[in-house]
Amino acid sequence: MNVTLRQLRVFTGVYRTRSITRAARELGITQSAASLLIQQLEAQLGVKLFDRSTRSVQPTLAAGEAFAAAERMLSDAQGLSRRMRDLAQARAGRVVFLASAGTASALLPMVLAKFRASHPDIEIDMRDVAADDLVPRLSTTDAEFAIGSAEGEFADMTIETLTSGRLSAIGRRTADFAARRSLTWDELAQLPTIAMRSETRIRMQIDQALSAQGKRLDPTYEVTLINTALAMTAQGLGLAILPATMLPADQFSTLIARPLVRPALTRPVSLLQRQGRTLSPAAQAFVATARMVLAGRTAQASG
Amino acid sequence: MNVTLRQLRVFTGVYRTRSITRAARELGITQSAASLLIQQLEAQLGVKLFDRSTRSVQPTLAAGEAFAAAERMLSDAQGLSRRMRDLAQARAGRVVFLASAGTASALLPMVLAKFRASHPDIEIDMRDVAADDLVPRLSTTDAEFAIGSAEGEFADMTIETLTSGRLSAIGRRTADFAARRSLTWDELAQLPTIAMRSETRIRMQIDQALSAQGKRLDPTYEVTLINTALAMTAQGLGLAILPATMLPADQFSTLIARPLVRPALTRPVSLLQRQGRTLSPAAQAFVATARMVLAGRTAQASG
DNA sequence: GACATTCATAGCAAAAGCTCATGAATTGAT
DNA sequence: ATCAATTCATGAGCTTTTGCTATGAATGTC
Repeated sequence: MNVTLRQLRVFTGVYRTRSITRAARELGITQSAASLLIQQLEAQLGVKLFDRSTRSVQPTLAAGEAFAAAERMLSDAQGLSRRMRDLAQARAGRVVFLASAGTASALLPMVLAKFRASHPDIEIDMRDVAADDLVPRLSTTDAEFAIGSAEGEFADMTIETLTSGRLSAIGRRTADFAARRSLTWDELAQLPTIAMRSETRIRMQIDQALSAQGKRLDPTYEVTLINTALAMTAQGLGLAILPATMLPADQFSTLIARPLVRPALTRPVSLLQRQGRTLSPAAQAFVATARMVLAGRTAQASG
Repeated sequence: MNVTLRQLRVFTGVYRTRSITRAARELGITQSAASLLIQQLEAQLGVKLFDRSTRSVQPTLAAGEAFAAAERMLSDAQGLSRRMRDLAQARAGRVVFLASAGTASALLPMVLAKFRASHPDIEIDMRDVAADDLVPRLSTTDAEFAIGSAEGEFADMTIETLTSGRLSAIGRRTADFAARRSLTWDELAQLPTIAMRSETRIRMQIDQALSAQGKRLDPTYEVTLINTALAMTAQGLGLAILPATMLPADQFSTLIARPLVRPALTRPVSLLQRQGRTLSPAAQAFVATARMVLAGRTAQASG
């Protein structure tokens, strides 16, 4: 057999109180059990730890040394328990995840804000990544999950759609524009438009879908960052061609989105997880927040 | 129940090997036992530690954190065991003891030398103390035992005589002196003598014994340190009046001791221990060495 | 000298731990 | 595609450990 923490607990108790009886009481066991545990410990260490008579319990020199080590181990044990409990309750920890660039800039800030409010001590490591890299990176890095637009099936991956936004024209709330329920892609040809560069995923999806119908988007401006497009739109330079989800209502209160139809295109925002891997409690909490916030957002956008 | 080292041992094994089966083999238990222990640990910490399928055992993030703590505790446990074993075998440790000034300077150096040869890693803390302080200091300080001349009975003290020396005249090995078997105290009156100061214990014993017989020692020189007396004797300044045991043969090869008689006085060198207190293994080893060396010395002095 | 306190030990009951046997899932080979 | 092999989980049964109660021995107190 080997030394046990139980023995050490009794040992430190006896060392401190100089009494087996008192230590036993502290630990909620009987004196005889404590006595036995001390004897076991002595036997296992091969050292006399206490000079005991019926009247006194004097620690030996060896006990003094052992005490320090024992205390350390016990406090480590307690620290471990506490730390794990904190992790379990998502009161501590770290969430490492991937986000596609668009999601990271437009959608996740509000999730982050909400999450930080409810879980102030959790460290967040959001890594923004090109949409194409989402899946490969998730398999190889230590990120626990990924949020972004990924479609299709992937081996060893779970995909769950958190929200999806219809491809929309985003413009200033003018009487004209606000009156529209939707716009067709064809109508856009007449108007100044701001779209994402053709290297971006959003744009590729648009171009593919349109060309399948023999159509083509000919934007007035092409930009890389979603925020740039929105800022330009707010300045009245044109309509931004983006999923409705990408419009942060709180940041651009003057802008509204109107779905584009013929064809109607939707762009999902998905949660990717590695199959068979449990998320850390902190990550679970974060994902829950994301689901909540984004679900709310879908309702908003559609209403 | 609480976390046990047993669980942690299995845990670290599984963490390292990424396999319950392999870890179980390493620890010499069955796979099912290991599986159970991991489940227990998870339950107690409230955290999932491994994502297990029949094919793989992947540590979670929490496991990574727990691993560090677990390893530390286990290595502490091992360190504790090893350290205690070393202490038990007197391969490590520290001996704290008291020695009366005379013993410390004349008798113990050779004990120390011998002990150091056989137990090189044991630290020695010898505290020299006035003979009167021997007993009071032993009760109050952390010294484990004391060596010196103490006579009588003391509460809670064990006294064991290690050796005893007859009060002798110590002088240079001249033909005259060497021829003598002994000297009487009366004869000393005619000769130049070097004695300890009257505050010292040795001197007090002498004065007391002689005055009981209506005699009196009238030394030519009085000194405080035994070594001084011997050095003076070696210079031919007179005969040193000391217990024969106080003559270190190796240091003063020119000197010899001849017992004083009428009355013949002996001065014990004793080992004092606190009753009911176990000596540390290191101290036991030291005491054993002292017994051996000093017993040998008695034989030498008497032969 | 009676009393109270404290540690040790023995007997017994309860709990925990381990092994064996078996089942389910998954991988790799034929 | 089926079969064999590997791996983890689970349940039954046995062994060991643990803890409690009761009692004894020693020691200090009034």
